[in-house]
Amino acid sequence: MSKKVRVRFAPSPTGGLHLGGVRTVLYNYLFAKKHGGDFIVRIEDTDQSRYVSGAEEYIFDCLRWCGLEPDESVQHGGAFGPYRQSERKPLYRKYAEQLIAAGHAYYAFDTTAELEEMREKFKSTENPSPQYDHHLRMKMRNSLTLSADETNSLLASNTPNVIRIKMPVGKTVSFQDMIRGEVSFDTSLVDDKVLLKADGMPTYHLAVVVDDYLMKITHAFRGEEWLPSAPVHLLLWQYLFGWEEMPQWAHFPLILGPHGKLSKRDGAKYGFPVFAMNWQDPKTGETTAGFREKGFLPAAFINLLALLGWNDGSEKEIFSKEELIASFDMARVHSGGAKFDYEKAKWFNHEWIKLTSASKLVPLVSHTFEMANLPITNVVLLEQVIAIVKDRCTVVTDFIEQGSFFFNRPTQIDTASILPKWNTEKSTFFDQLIHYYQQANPWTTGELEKICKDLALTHQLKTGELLLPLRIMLVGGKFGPGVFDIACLLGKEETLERLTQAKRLILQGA
RNA sequence: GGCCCGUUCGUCUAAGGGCUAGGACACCACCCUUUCACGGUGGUGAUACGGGUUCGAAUCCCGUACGGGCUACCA
Repeated sequence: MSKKVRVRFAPSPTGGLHLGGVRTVLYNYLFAKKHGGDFIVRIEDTDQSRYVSGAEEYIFDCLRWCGLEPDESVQHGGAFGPYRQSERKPLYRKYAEQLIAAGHAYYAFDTTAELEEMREKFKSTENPSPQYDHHLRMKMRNSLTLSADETNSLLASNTPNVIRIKMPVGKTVSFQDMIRGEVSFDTSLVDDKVLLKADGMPTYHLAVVVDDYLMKITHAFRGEEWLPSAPVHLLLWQYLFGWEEMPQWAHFPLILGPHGKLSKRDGAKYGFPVFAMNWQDPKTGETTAGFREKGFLPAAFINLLALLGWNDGSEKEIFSKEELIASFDMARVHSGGAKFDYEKAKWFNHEWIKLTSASKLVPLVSHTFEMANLPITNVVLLEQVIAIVKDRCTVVTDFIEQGSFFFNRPTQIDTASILPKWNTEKSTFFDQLIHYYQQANPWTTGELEKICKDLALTHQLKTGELLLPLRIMLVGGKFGPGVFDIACLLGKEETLERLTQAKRLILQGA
């Protein structure tokens, strides 16, 4: 029996959670649930200079909205805590020192200024960004170039220092990526990454390996941007815990914007959301739009993300979360980056709105109306309205344009579209229509249609020419579902009231 | 610059040696509907290029080009 599957999503709480992040969560979640495993969220907050208040809370709110609840996390508890790296700080040093003892790492005392100086000094056209690597480490101030006494006295006097990994020269490290197959690197070309910072906090490189080990992570999934630092992690695993303990890796393709890696900048520029939910930067006060507020359904959001880089091999595109869990397969995740297409994203949402029953949509739509300062008291009517307009709503906010006239009389009547073809015949027709509608019984779509069409016949008028004015009188403009459906839902009193008022308005204009 | 990853319609993708290169979004046309949608039918549109391997290549190999990522005491 193999080990229980344990995967983790490890965000740093520095701002909004974007598409790529959510998709990483999703693939982790799907993989875990598919294999009966656990999904862990670990907060990687080792860089206190980038701390953003509220970001951590926000991330969990996003996951909750998406329906991707962790099994273990800061908020959910678990046996492998703490789940915030800043709270695990005392854990890391011993591993770094263990590496030094084994000759795989060393102390470095170079100041920021000295590092900058080095980069300036060795910068050239052929090498625009010099690395702290085996070529240069012997020219720097570290425990490799200093005598043991010098090193010890520097340490004893609390001279600021970091611990760097000593990358071996001329070795090839490789691993099997679940998506890409074998990937290999020449260790000579990788720099001596900092493992433990001067403030005693680990960098990502050390922390990810130590915590994945301590938290018994079996599969480590992350974005492709991490691939270049994989050799560091591989070596760390080998030195600290052994290859056998190492999780299986998969690096997801990037989600691209029109130019490169999708950024919130792209969203602002091209008018589509990039974050899961609205995010307001506490420092600048700037708000970045989220899918939730744009009117996306969580089910649609997850669905469209899942299909951005994965498919089940069939032509099926609409998947519920349960279906995704059942059919997800890491090996079928694409290796190439995917450009985000907002039009297709909207299509997914439209499909999900059509698929979701009116009753299930009531709370969401009701809340949307509330947000727009159009509170709804008649939920029975709301459900009926949703039922007849949802096919023409792409995002939830569309319900406002498509449905608000049921609850509030239109303030504007597009008489301009009626007047050019208005005449006395039509005028008397509508007078009589109002009269017959007064006596209509039952007040049903079918009955209303029959009355109208019969009357048109006796007046020798074409129904087509009457339906548009009728619609405009009821809704204010040229939109909405079937006119008789509208009249039916509006009810007799309201319908007659609108007709009478609109009629008066038309006569004034005529 | 170096390293790594990638490359099928505009976009997301299917086809893991045999083909009329399939589907979806978007777009266009028609039908339905005498609002707009929904729905239906059809259409435009792709294997980056050059070499191999093979009876046969989108599929395997090499090179080139292009795209992307990384190159911090950030993740």
